[in-house]
Amino acid sequence: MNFILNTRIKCSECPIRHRAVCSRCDEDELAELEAIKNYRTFAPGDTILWRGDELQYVGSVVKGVATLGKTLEDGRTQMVGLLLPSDFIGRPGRSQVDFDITAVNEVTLCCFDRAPFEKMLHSVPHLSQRLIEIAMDELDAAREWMLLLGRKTAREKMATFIEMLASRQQIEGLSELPTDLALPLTRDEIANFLGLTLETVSRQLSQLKKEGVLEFSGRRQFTVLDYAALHDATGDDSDGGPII
Amino acid sequence: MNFILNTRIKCSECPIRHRAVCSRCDEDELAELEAIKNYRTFAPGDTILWRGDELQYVGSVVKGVATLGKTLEDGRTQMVGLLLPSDFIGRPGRSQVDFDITAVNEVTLCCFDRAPFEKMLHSVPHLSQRLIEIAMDELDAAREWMLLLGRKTAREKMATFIEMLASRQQIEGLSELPTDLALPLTRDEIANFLGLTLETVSRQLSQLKKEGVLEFSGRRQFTVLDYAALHDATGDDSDGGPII
DNA sequence: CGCTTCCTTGAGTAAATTCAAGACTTGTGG
DNA sequence: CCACAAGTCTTGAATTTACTCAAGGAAGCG
Repeated sequence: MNFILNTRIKCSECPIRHRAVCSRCDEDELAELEAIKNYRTFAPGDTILWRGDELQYVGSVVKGVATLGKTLEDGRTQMVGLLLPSDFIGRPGRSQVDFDITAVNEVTLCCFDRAPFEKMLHSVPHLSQRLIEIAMDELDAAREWMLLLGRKTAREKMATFIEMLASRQQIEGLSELPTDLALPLTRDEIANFLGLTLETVSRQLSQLKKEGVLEFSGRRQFTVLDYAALHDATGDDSDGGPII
Repeated sequence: MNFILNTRIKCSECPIRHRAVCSRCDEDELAELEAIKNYRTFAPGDTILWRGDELQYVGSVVKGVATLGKTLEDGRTQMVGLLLPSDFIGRPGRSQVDFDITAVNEVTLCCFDRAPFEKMLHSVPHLSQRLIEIAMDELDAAREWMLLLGRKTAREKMATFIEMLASRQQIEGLSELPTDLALPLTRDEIANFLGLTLETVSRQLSQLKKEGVLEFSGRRQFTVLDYAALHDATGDDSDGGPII
């Protein structure tokens, strides 16, 4: 169940102001966007969009985590994207999406009606330039993920995932990686992300714990004791940048 | 060894005129592009760009096939993209690529110097609009490929690959799928594409041959005898669209 | 407290990989 | 024209990895 909120955060005070599709827009352009925007919220587990649904709006994740998932005929599923705050939903020039979008947490979207947004995309270069960047970033992330899915072992997949989590939860502008981390997903969802089964994910986490690389303070809360060992386990080059 | 050609096909007579990044441009805009373009050719096996290379130009594939490849520390590789005529190389706003680009065939590129192209991207909406579409199409293809790499069996991967080949070699505008097909890649390259080993690729092809789904007239030339059986082997929905 | 959901661990199995040997193709030089 | 070499491909046997099936434990919530 989702509903449209009446509260309208002013764009200038929006938490994703500097990273979302609108980040390059000036005052006038923001005002124009403000006129066509709506907030929508979704409860944990809700499907935000089903594959093939008519796309009424496009928008940005303001709060929460959502996943993009694909399904085979017999029910096997693969997560093909993770949407975090400032990530963009929707595809100008196409009215459907080819995957299911599901809320993991409580998710808040900042939505723009599709037709007026596409019109603005044609007239406002600041918008289209930023959208190109966003799409290219996602493409880089998807390709990095293809390497993981196609060639990495279960251990390497798990280590890469944790390293990615760490760099995502890193405080903006800080060079230090965080030591205390939260797993935003269940074992089953992680498995879905990594192209593994939940049992394999559990075994790999236990192994990293046994080796003293990680320490768990709860099932979804842990500490990275040895970042060097973690990186060694990823299979990436020593200079390899963070993923997604 | 690559070299710059002096021959300049006029944009209006270019074979990829209607699909490349310039496809929306009008006469004036084409003239502007024409002024900053160059053709480059590469021999089979040549590396067009190494990971981390400074990107002097962006451009489109005019002729031939190239691959995007990523490598792990110990040498395992995964192909993360296939570039066919009209596909775009390069990333506005970034001066490096994060993968190796290799020519499979003899490849001809239509290259634009990076700085003036990026300037045009800001001033010519027809260019940025088309680039958004291209990036989004590639993103869809990458996500379809993630499903394949993460969840499909060797047999399903092989069948999906052949089905993709067929739809790619389909004559424009014709509804019939071609029966005679050419494999543009070696077994090793296919394995690299599908996240398998070359032996597994060979075994799967032999199996499909034994079942009467395919018939080989040479090692790289074959006929699809049974498209329905081929599709059943892909694991996709019956209505599932073609990939890439 | 009892239910459900999530997670862990073990044992057996299946799939694809690795290792190995040999066959077919293609091109080159004698 | 044939011999040979290099590259490519096929097939078999043994091995490894992750999966499936199964049972039980821990955490969260009414």
